[in-house]
Amino acid sequence: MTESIESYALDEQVGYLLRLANQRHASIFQSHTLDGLTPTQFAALIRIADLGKCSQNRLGRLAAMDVATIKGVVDRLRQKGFAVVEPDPDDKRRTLISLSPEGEAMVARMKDVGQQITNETLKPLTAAEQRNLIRILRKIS
Amino acid sequence: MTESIESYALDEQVGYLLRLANQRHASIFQSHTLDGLTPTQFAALIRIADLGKCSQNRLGRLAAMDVATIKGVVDRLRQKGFAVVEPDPDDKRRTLISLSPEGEAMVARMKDVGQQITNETLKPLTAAEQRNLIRILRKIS
DNA sequence: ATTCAATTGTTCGTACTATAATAATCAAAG
DNA sequence: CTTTGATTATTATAGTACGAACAATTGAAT
Repeated sequence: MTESIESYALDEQVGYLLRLANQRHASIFQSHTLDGLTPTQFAALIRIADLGKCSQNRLGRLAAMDVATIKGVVDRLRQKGFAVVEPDPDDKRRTLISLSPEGEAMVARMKDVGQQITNETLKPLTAAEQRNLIRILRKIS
Repeated sequence: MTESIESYALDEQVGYLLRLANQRHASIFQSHTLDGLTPTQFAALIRIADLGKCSQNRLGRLAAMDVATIKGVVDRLRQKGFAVVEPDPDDKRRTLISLSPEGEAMVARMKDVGQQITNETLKPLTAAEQRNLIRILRKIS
């Protein structure tokens, strides 16, 4: 009863643990991916595939990325030849983003790899724990 | 049975959900902290308080930060007046890091705030889910 | 038709993250 | 005592992330 006031267990704080879990996942991701595609770029790519042609800001919102962040991500996807950019004829403010054929091929390949990455990340857990983690993370996201 | 091949639910992948959870936590952290202290800086500060005077690389290892990352973090903590840096007389390669009096005061204040941040981050969860999340995150970290 | 508010995309500044390369130092083994 | 191998810290490069400020454009209200 004398140590409770001063004690603060960093290793049991959600924030710290989320950072560690992210680190581990990023490292697993990197060991599986080709063309140096990052988790963020992959998420954006999947979203474009699901949404079809859409504006940059809308893509950012639906991929949970800041306007400044999505700009950089789209730039790199374009640079790597996975995304195509064109002005919206109906709204001069907008830039329309879509997948190139190489982007489509990459998405097809990455869906399998993505599943492997998820499996490897969750491997230390039982099946019940895996379901639980996903469910709980969705509640605090 | 026709859609299983092409479907890939980004919103159910651990990696994506971990990124979102991190975003939410960082935003909560930022709304509680003073002096612009970041979650990473806070973690480093707590570790220094627990370890006492120690080398920069050792601090980085125990706070789960890359050598390049911990350097930047220590630089900023020093700049803000929370950390003190001195050469190790016994090993000319090493730089010893310790807390300044202001750093000690900040740690004392932040332990309370840290608990509030954790509580708010976990608020959408039941008590059982909170315990579960921490336990599961520790298994995959 | 003009003003006003909102949206879109860009840029800047700051911070975190990791890898790779480098230089200085240390410890241990020959 | 010198070579070898490991450790420590620094730097460069690249990517993610966000807030803030900005200009251009749009749509709606007056």
